[in-house]
Amino acid sequence: MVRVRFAPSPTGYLHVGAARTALFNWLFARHEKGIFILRIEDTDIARSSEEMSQVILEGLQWLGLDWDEGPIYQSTRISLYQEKAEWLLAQGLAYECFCQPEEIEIRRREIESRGGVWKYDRRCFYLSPEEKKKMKDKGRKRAIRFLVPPGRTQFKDLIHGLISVDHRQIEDFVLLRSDGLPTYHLSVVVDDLDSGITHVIRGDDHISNTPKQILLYEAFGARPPQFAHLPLILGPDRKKLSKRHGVTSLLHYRDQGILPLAMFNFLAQMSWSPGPEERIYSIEEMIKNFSLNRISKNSPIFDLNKLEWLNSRLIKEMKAEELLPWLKPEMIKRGLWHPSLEKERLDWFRRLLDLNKVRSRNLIDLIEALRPFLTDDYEIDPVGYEKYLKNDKLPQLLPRLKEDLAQLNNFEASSLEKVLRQRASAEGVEASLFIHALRVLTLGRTVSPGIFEVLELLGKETALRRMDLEAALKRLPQNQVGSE
RNA sequence: GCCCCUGUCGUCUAGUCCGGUCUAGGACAUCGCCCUUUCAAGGCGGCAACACGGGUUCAAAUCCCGUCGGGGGCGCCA
Repeated sequence: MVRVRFAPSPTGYLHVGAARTALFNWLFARHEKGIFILRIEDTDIARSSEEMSQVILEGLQWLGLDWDEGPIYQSTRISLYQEKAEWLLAQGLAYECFCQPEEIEIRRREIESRGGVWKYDRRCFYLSPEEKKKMKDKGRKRAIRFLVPPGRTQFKDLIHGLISVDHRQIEDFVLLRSDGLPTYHLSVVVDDLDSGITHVIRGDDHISNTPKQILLYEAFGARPPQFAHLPLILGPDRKKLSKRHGVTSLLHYRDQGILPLAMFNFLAQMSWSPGPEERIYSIEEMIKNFSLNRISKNSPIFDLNKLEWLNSRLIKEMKAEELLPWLKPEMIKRGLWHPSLEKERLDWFRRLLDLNKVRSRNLIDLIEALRPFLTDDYEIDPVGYEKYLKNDKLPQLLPRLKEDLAQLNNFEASSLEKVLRQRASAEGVEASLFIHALRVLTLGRTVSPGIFEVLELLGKETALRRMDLEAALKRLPQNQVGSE
């Protein structure tokens, strides 16, 4: 039975790179019908917080990654790690170290200034019992270091193949800090062993940690799990994706109107391709097609544009009914929601959505495109005003068109178009003069679905009322009015 | 500096394991055209890559060696 885990440390928000690691673990578990475990690595108490843990859970839930066991909090298991460290000490596989970090730092600098390569010098390993006692009597706190044996560690990475490291490259790393708290290497091995983890799937940045951890498994007399190291997501400058490249928080993208399925596809399609077509794949398809050995070794570059394209494509494919639950909370927040939209006005709303969704890259854009249809509280784009409403003929011709439209009994797109074009040709002007002016007047924007559909959806009363150049002036953004 | 990983269009990738079907396919982006009342969408088309150098072979993007480039790690962080 496959057992995998996602083990974030709650020292910040959920990073998109971490989310991708979680996602691949989850896909693998679901594909193999195994168990996905969530573990919170909060042994660095100073930097961890319960609040951050919650944010991580929220992010996973948003993406649709559910866990079968946990969350296991490492902070509740400290005594177990201490026991294990003591056991290694008793077995002679680890030793006490009384060096202070500052002392080590001085020695390190000295060696490096002479062009050498620093590695912990194993000084405390050679301490006699008397010397150790003296240290303790002086009140020196001890850490426990692992005694790295000579040799070479090899392992077969499921993505990279054979990886081999000489132990001379590995220093006697600390297992238990002088304050009694475990380090990452200890707690991760103890917990993975305890949880029966069969596959460790994590970022490439852990490759160099793996031999240390394998050594620990061996010290405990256990067989190490299989390892799969995922290529790291890079920024546009090809450096590990971080804050300086822009926003890396997963939930930020939710707030920007990205749908979780689009994000899921985007993350999954970095270093992996679910199938031959470029499209949104369903979760089920991805679970079915998932395979670790089809993951690429290359580090992908985070491409926001691709994410938005996937999102726009998903929005376009979704039915109005499917979109509605995602739109509603944000619309409520913006005061654009009304219960009738999912009841008596549902058909109308559906048409409105169908016309607008095709030109939206995210939910927020879509909602803002809906605004002038839902409220009179909208502004007129000053650029559109300058470009389309300042025509000299408009003050004279617009009332005539308005009069024509007022005569219409069926305020429908086809009739509206006919009437407008007739008036334009009667006045000897291009129909586009009216079209552009009406778009800016009725919606405040220069971009929209076809104007005749827009007018129909707006309804006769609203559409005619907005055909007013004087009133339009008042809709310009405040700071623009004064500068005229 | 040392160690490890990695190298196909600007980007994500297919192909690499099991050499020939690859004059290297798709998609995003970009450019042009069509459609058109705007913007999208859609349709059509263009630009654009096997890092380089040696081998092996009848044949190499695919196998081997080297060079160069990129990344990551070298904490009493995780």
